[in-house]
Amino acid sequence: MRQVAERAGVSVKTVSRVVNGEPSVAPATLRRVLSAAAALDFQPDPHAGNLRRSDRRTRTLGLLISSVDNPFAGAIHRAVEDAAIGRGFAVFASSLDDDPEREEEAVAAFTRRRVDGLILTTSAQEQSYLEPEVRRGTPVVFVDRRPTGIACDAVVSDNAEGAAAATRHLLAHGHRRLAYLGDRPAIQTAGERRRGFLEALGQAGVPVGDAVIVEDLHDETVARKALLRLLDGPEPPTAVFSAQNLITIGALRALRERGRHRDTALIGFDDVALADLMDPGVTVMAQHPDDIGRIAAERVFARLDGDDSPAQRITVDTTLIERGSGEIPAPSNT
Amino acid sequence: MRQVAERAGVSVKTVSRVVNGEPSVAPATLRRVLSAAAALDFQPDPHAGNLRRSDRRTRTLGLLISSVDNPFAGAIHRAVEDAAIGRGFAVFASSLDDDPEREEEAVAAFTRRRVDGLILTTSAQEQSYLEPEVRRGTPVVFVDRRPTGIACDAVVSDNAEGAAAATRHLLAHGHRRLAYLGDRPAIQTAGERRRGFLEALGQAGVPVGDAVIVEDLHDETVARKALLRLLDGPEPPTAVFSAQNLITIGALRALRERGRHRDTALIGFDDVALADLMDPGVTVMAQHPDDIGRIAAERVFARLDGDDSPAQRITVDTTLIERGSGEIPAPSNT
DNA sequence: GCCGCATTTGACAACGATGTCACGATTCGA
DNA sequence: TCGAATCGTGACATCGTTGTCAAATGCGGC
Repeated sequence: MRQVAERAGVSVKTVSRVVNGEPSVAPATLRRVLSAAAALDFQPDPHAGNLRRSDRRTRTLGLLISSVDNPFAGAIHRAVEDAAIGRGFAVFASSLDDDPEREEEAVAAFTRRRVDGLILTTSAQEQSYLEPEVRRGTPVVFVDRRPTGIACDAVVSDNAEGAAAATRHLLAHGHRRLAYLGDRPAIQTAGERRRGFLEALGQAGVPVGDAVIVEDLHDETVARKALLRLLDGPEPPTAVFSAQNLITIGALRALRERGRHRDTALIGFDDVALADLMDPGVTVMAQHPDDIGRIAAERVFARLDGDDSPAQRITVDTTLIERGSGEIPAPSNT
Repeated sequence: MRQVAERAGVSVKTVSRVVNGEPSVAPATLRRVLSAAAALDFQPDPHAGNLRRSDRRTRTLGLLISSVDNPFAGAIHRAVEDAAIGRGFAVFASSLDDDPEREEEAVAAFTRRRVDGLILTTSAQEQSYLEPEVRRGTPVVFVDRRPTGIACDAVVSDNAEGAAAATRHLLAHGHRRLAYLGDRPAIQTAGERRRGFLEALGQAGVPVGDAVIVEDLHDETVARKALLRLLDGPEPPTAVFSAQNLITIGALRALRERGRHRDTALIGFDDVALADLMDPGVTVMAQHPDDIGRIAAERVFARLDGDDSPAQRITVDTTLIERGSGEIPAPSNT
């Protein structure tokens, strides 16, 4: 900046004025400064500016998700990015792999860089470690999972109701021997989905004993094996509710291996790529990660704009997408 | 920092020493400073430090890809992130949607933020706009597409050879009436894949006239319609080479709609999610985005560590994954 | 011709940190 | 016992920018 000032024969302050588009600069000076800046391809350092400036904003958001290499998280990321760009914000993303330790590290890495806001899918049991940062005034918005031990905005799917609706759908097609394949129950969303499943059974008057509940399935392989075991058992389920993405894929593999994919109903929670090209198409209870991301970004910006209302919890509905596998009727000979 | 210094009864410089782990600090002082820092939950501002520090590094990388919501780009992103974390770097990501204007804006947004390195999938015709940044010493590494008009490292798939190998695979299964479904030929990778396709035909002595080439297919719907037209035509192809992800999906849809998915061979360039669960499984020439991302990150860090050898072009091989659709033989009655 | 006012400009301190250097207090060897 | 080397510490300038305030300039009105 000093070089620009010298080249244009003005003071650094005047250059600063030009760069920031302040009004009281004579047209002739303006031109001189601009051409000098162009000649040196000068780019102002926003960090140095922020140091002195009053608002002290970095125009940067931190996004913490399961993994950037994951369709659900990717959709959230994209929605956040779209909202951020319009405001001149850049987005830092970090993958957590559902590892609470990694979560704290990643948050620290971002707060050190002075992000203006944080959007995160937490996997920690509780998030009081964020307390200092929140007190400092950084807006924090949780996506997909609600916070514990700290009052922050959260944008989540309606997991319980979505799971219940999926279950009712299976019941409506005559199924009684349902299998629920779920993730680790400690994961908040997993717990809620199981609750929805059980509530739907209860409301329909189906004894819980008729259903099989298998949990702790955190990847595709484990899910596949679990369902294979059920299919090979004495009373295989006539319908399967897979409560998560990877579990759905594992279930698909298992059904196919046993050639049961045309007579066993399946509904997955969360949409799966190319589900419509399978045979039969895979019925899912789809979430709306793009809406979740968009709304989360809106909350962050609202907070940055001074909204200091109490922490909100925003629920995004899920949508049943019928593609065939969920509409397979129960065998009539039961 | 001044507050910490006062609380501990030392000078700011001593606090700085503690924070940076410099050796010459008395244990007693160290403790006092640490406890004062903890009490105020002090976090040093890295930007202020960089202002004064000699190396002037922000420990930040900029990644510019087609979209964060895209499996190929997501895998690259993840690989870059994994490499970055180990070095204490954070990653800014930005989606370009193959829009050259957006590309320049996004690059500017990152260079203003003083990223230490850039990794990008360019969609501009040429990248001389990066010249000033490169001169400033920022390492730039291209992924997936080679640069034009500027000398920078590039990590790309072997598009021509991959396409040729895929084509040879189809020819080896007896096909002669091949269809090539490609993206806009202006896109570098698309051009190379077409070249590979044609070369393979030539080497096999198959007259080019036997093949149908349809291009400008930049999304799923257009690709689907294009293939439907071919299938409904007088001499439908017996094998299809779809030169890109979305085109493969469009092709799958078209084949399925006409019930030709069991007798028309298909090989896609670039892997597709759940391709193995289709019926038949989708044979693809898979790229290795994780390798591409990892190598690109390694190049950036090597440059940052002082490697000033000439710009390299690194080619990552593609891998044929046979899943069924590519092994469908040509009808024998031909 | 003088005064007041608006316009344009620059000097200076400050933001939060670190590099340099110098100072006083120890420790050590001769 | 003394000088030299070592250790721990702080004063100060500095990084690149902006906020504050005052100075210089030009203009119109009396």
